[in-house]
Amino acid sequence: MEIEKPGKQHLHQLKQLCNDAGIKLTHQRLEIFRELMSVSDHPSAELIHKRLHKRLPTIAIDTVYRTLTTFDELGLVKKLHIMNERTLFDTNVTIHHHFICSHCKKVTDIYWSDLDNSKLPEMVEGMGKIQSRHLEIHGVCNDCLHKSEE
Amino acid sequence: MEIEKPGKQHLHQLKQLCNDAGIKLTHQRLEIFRELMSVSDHPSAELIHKRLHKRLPTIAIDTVYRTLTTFDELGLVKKLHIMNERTLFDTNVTIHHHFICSHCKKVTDIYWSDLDNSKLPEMVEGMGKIQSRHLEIHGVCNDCLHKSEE
DNA sequence: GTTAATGCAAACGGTTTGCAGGGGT
DNA sequence: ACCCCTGCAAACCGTTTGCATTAAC
Repeated sequence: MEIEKPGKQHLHQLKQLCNDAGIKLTHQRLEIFRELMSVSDHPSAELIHKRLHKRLPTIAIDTVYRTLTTFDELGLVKKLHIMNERTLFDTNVTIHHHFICSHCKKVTDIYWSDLDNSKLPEMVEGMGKIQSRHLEIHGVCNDCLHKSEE
Repeated sequence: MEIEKPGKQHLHQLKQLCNDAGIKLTHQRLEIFRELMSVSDHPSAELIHKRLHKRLPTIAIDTVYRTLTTFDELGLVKKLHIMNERTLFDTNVTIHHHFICSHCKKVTDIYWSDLDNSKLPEMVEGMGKIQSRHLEIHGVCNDCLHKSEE
């Protein structure tokens, strides 16, 4: 079953966003945006760079980092800092959680509105002003389970 | 209200643990263990090193890293990889979650057994073999809220 | 005495930064 | 034409590793 990914942005929206934010719509930003919107996983900056390099042989890794940080600030992507791994970028900016395979490190989106809406324990409510909650489920994904059976 | 930290280990238990694991009980390991057990927060390797340096001026940062990794493998501490921050070590190895202040980065333990025991959505159960779940609550802690009021 | 652990220094990998030159507005 | 953005290179920072020395068993 394919999960419909909410919040997909389209190319013409980028121009609007850049205009509103007062930043330039450069060739690189456009291509990084296109690349982001075409992937369904949680790519690293390095992976984005590697893929783009085929089309844009001169693009530099630091431009990718800078652009992804810009996009993060614009709310186009969300930086993910999972476990010991490198920073990943999530193009899904709606509320959701993550299943992380401890074997192949694949990250899968999880929707659990009951958790999002459930009342936090008193103790937590009293700790301060809550902004967000994020659940990480760790386990071994089906792919890896089947591979280890072979 | 002070939360009683479960799983506090005592010095004589370390000797036992090292024996069982077949590793040597060195001066450095003992001191790092003592330091860990004396703190109530989530220290980084660098902080542990800085504090120990007063007592043991020759201790090296890489020894601290190596020892903490060893302790992690022994189950004495748990490595925490939160947000963009450096690796932290949690001396509380019982099931719990974390509140992270987005301002001062302080990490506070949370107990929420309802979450630990609640049934995961079907979708998640079908993703693979679940090993653990960890909730991060992000927000601004009371200390920082009060400071910003001043 | 044997072996593993330490300290030192250098490498590592992902990410960030200073700068001069190039491209978007 | 102006200034932002890019590419290049080098710095950065937390962490890891190779190696000779030291200390636990």
